[in-house]
Amino acid sequence: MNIIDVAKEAGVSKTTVSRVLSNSKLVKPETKEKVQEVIDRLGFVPNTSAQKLAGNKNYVIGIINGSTINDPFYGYVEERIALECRNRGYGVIYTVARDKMVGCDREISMFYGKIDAYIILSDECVQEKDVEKVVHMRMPIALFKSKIVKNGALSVNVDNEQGGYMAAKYLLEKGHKKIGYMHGRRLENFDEGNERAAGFMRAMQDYGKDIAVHFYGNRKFVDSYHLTEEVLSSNVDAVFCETDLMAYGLLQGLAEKGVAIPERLAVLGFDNIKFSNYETQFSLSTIGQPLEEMVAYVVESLINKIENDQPYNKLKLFETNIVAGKTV
Amino acid sequence: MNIIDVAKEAGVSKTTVSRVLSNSKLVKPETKEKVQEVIDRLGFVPNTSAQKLAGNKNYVIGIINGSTINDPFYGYVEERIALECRNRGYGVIYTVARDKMVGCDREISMFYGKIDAYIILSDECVQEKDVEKVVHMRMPIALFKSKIVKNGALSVNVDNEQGGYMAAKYLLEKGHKKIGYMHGRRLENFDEGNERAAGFMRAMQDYGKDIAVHFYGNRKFVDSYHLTEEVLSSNVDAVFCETDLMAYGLLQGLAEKGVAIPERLAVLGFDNIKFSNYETQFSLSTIGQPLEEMVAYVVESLINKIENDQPYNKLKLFETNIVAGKTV
DNA sequence: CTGAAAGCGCTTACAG
DNA sequence: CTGAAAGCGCTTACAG
Repeated sequence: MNIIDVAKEAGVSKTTVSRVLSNSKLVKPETKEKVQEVIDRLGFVPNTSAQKLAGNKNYVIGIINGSTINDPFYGYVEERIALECRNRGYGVIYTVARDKMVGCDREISMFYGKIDAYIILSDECVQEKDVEKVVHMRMPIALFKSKIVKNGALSVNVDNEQGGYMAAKYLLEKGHKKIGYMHGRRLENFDEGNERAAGFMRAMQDYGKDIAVHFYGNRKFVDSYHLTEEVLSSNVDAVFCETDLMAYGLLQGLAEKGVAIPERLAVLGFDNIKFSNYETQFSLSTIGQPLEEMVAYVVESLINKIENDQPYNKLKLFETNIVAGKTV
Repeated sequence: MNIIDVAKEAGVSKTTVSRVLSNSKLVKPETKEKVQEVIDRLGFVPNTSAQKLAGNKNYVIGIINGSTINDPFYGYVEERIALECRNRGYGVIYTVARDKMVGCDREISMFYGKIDAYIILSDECVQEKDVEKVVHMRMPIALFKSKIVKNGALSVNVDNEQGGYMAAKYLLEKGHKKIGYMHGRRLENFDEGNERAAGFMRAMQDYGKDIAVHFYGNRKFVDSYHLTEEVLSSNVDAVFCETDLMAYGLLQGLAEKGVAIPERLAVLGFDNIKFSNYETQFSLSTIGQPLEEMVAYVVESLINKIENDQPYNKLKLFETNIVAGKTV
């Protein structure tokens, strides 16, 4: 069934049916009502492919997720994006990048023609050539938390270096002396972590201090959990973890050993995620990112581009903030 | 840029370009090579909307998720669907149902024309009228773990009643005497749980026993966590929880109180999910569902329908199995 | 307010 | 092996 069937049944032209579909005011109320009745009666659903091909907008934004589908951080980001889009009359479709090593070329192609703009989450799956391709296709694209910055694309990120600085400063001002640093990298690289580390070091230097001990996790809950012994025996009085997930792993280990937090050991994270019930259990002190603002900025920029061809920024950095919990 | 630009640049017709795109053998190798070179050089990406409109298949399956995006159970199911689809040359796009109360009408419409088949996960967002609509649109549709069974749709589910029976039998044969039952329903209905309960009761009757105490959680981790005291003071020696998530909440509470498991209290779950690090921490005994098989069945059935118009079943039930962990 | 016509970017019989 | 032509189901200037 197509728009012509509806037109015939309603005794109007397909132009009129199309107008009813798009809620145009160029239709007499009675006509509109009659056509709508036929649409409902026949259960007509317009073909989005045809609409997209004929018109310009589809009111759909496509999200390519580089991390796993169950990542708590990006899961929250996705929810926020969906929310912002809905508020503006846009739908959202997702896909997960299949083979991160080769970028997300396949996913970009799969989406082309189905959506009005791309959002690519994280750095895990996107390569420069992918971004160039989308720009070349003249499609709006936003990179969320990627280190790639390119003409024609909007990159939105948090100032990790500044966040790292903030973390060290906070621990120092709370009077901690022997400060440990838990890195996320080990098996794989972790650029965001490296930036956080750079800021952390800079603050330590500004205060004439040094990192007491370096620990190396792997950005997984269990890996930092298994570092509990190592941390305890090192005798540091505070640990900064490059991600909350690592902080929770460590906290879990410390809790099982009955360690007093933050008296015996303070733990500071980075991300401000909700993770299972952990966030209620521990009330982690952490470096927060204004995710809601960041997401709102991305969605607004893309829609302005889609609807008014208004250019967006090349790079927008957001500042972090201290989330004072009970672990520092 | 479109297929005509490519055709001109390569000095062939657009028919030939189209053939190269679809890897047709009706193209002389040299021609093919020449065209491919132009495609690569110009960075041409075919418009999926136009392809879908002109041809028939898009090699994309759309998934509508009724649960939250971070649900561990459906997250795993989605991953498996993506995997199976890829193995067969299909891509996958997701969307999350926005307003569960009204079904997923909007999401169905958004996907129409973009995909070759629908998969709807869980019962939370789908209503009979939604399924009827898709059937009426003559699109293949599979319902994964929904109670809805309708002509034209494939429903794949696990035999919850039989699983409940299996659960009770297992606890009884392990010698437990005072058996508690933790229901998932409280604030909202939970059909799957009710089926599990029916099977559980049937087994108890067959063995001439009765449920000692009923507990009422709410299918959330924290809710069963808060029931810990109540369970302990009731003096049951085993508890069956309608979902693993509830079982983990209870286990977390029991662990914090240092309760010996399964000696003092046995805990049996249902679902066999991976949940954060809990599954490594506790090694839960549970009733498993053959998810991999179920997913493979769904994907295969849909693709057979898409490609060969081969009809699929109306309902396919899978049997559960005991996953012997260390908590019973 | 309404409709005939052109066009969006492809694919696929059909003819060669 | 190659291409001209029709058609997929819509939308939107244009003319009335």
